[in-house]
Amino acid sequence: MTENAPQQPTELPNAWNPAEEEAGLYERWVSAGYFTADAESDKPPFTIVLPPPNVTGSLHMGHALNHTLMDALTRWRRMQGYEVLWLPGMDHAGIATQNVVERELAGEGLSRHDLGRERFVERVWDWKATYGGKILDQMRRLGDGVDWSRERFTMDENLSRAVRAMFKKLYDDGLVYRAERIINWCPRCQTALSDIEVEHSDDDGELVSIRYGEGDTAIVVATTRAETMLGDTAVAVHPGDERYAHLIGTEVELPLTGRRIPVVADEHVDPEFGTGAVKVTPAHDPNDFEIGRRHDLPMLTIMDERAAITVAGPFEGMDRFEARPAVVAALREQGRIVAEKRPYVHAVGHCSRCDTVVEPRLSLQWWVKVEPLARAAGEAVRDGRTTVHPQELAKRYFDWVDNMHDWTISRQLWWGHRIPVWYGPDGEMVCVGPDEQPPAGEGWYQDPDVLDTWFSSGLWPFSTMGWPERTADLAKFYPTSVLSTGYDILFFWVARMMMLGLHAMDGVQPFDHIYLHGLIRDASGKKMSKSRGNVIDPLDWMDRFGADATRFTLARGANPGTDMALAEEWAAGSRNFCTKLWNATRFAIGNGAVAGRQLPDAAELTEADRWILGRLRTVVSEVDSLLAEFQFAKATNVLYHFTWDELCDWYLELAKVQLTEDSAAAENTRVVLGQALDTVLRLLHPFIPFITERLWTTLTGGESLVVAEWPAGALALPAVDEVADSRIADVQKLVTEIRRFRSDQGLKPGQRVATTLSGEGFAAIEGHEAAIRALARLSDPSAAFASTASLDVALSGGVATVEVDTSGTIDVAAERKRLQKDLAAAEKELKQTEGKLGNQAFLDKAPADVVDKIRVRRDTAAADIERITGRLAGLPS
RNA sequence: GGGCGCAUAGCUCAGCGGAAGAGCACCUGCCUUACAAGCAGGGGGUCGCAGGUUCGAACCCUGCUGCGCCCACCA
Repeated sequence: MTENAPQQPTELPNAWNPAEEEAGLYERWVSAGYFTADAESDKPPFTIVLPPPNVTGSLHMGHALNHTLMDALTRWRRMQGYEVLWLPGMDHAGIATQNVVERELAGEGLSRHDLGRERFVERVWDWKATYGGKILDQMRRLGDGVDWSRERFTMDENLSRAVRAMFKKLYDDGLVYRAERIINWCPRCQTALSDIEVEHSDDDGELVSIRYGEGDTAIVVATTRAETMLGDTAVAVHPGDERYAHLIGTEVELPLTGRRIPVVADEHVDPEFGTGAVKVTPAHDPNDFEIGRRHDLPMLTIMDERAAITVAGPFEGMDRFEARPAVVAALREQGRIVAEKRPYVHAVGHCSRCDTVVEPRLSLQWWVKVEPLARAAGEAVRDGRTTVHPQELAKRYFDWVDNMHDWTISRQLWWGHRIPVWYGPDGEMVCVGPDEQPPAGEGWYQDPDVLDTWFSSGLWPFSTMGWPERTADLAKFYPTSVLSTGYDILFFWVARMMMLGLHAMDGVQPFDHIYLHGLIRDASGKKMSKSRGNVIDPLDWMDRFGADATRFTLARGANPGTDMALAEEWAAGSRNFCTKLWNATRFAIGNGAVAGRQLPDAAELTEADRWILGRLRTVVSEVDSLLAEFQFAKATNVLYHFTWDELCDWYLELAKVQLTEDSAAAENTRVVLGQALDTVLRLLHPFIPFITERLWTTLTGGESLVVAEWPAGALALPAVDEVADSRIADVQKLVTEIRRFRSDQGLKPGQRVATTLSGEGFAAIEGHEAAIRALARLSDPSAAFASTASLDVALSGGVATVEVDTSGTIDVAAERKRLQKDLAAAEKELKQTEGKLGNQAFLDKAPADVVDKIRVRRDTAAADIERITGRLAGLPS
């Protein structure tokens, strides 16, 4: 070896150690202020508000995924020259947090009522100070480039002001109102729930048929909730149902109660279902409530807030599920059960927080009148002010906003934003804005309820920027650029932000793009859950594989709107990729690669140089357009394969040869190598920020990749050189074919084999002979070959012929097998292509370029057959 | 009860009108002077089933089957 031989790397440790380096790198970024946005900047803004995790939450894979994607977007845009604001914060998570603290209290034998409202709320704040926000520290480990100087909490004073201002605005606009209606009530949480906080599941129930009345006027109804009959105030039948026509307007006796209730006619009743007669419990069933309203029926509440029976008598105080069989038994005793109970599967609502069966309950609550808000929210997407990615999910969004019912926003909780309405002694009602004094004096009191958590998080894109004040942040950073979140909270949160944002901000949409990612599943596609025991903890992955590998794995799986299966092997693969990048850079630095140097003129570069630089240029534009479409999986896939398959497997190997050539060529190679790695590190930085930062600062001596320019602007890459591309493709094909031949022949990879190269195809790439010989491990022929095996490879310039001195070691059987396989493939190809070309209809209708391609394929196949046949005939028997 | 989506290599998924792809797993040979967390080579798929449109279908249409998801105030 000469003095020009590649040298050992010196400047980087042998291996990347994430555990040792990540935290330090992150703190350096933060203290340098790279993530702090400047509202006075002249740069175009790029804004993302972080979906605020619950204060009770800790980082799970879903967060890790979403954070990785947002971090990639913000880092990419920052490098492109945008003024980036990524605003972090947390949600106070009303019911969830209150439940956690109540559970803690229960451990001390206390309930929130023992403490009283004020002390309980203090206790929640204490809890937050001690345990809350664990997730924020975990975000640092992931590398989230958020602006910590703008961290927010939905219960902050400023955000609370925004909540009061929004409520007041809606109140004044007639879009919030107070009304007594049937709501979903959770008897365990003891609060009202909105429709989306209720999850329906098919539960087993029993349908019993009960006879009301006697003799001629008897009428049979069926129910799965027998206990509610205590609150019946009518029986309804269809107006056209002849079976019951004579009963309409009469009264029947309601068993067990001594009450008589009317039979009413209502269109709602389906005469085909059951007996065609329905018991009507207006205070405990939404349908019945409507019937009750239409017929002016009394609304009889028979359960308290814990769902215990309040009707005086034998059932009083019983829980609804105790009362159910008790009522049936009592009815049976009276001979009222006409058909035995039978199993019946029906949809039952459950509290999404605690899974308790929801009890429909007549109750006085605050509501948002959603129709005008939802219409605006639909409009903004329909007219393209906001676009949804992937587009298919926009349909779901429309289904929702077009059919939304009014939104119950009051919650009978203590932890949250209290409704800013005061009631006076004479029934007055005053909504108090953030800058107004509540009415004082005897008999005035504030509404005890708090607002649904999603009300305050619905203001997140602008409340965090200082609304209702007209702040510099709002002016600069609103509307936000992208909202990234899982499709599962499209309705909970996204639709609400759209409605409230458009209303508060005079029709300006809260975000330009909504990106919806899929849910994380385990390796076999099952939902991760604690009970299944298949949960993967992102912190565990970060400990074992590093934050970069964890992020890269998530990004590689992120196809828009599609769920992602995760397994440990994927993370290991990403870790391996990081190692590959590390070693490649170490090699380059060790061999004197220099970054940032002016590239020599294209004419002075080798074809390999021009090829890799051209490829780099293509990769930059591919990554740019894929990221613009939120195609994270495809963007990372492009980078993965480019880095590994092209840069490392081919260019680095070709560069090794160039580095041993004369000093001018070697020097050029160092520049190109430096340029290539510099570029690829920049491209990878949004996804794997830590390792790229470490490598890039060492390679280039630059300050930080976080604030480095994106390659498209920073680095001059020459135009794609098609001749160089085609020649390098030939080199690759020839080398691969020779390797295949060697492998078939059982030649050891390290064993140099004397070989001559010739032929028209080879002549066109003769300049690459040294590289071909190095990569295929060939040596020059020293003397006449004792025996030879030959190989023909079809290249763009014709056939290249390889004569290998096998010194008698050629394995004739293996060679015959290989040739026969090739022959079969060529014959199949010939048959296929000739079939097509013999088809007149095809020739008439197919585009010319397609036909030409097939002609070439046919000719190549024919030539191959001839050549291979000759080789086979020439083999010793 | 409505609506949507998916069925492609052993697994997880790309491809969505003109020669079946990737990662992991598997087989063979290698510690070849960046990397064994690696290198080189290889096997493996009538693209769920049945029809249709087309010169040509994994890709478009229809039906079927099997999964999954969302929405839902029929007792």
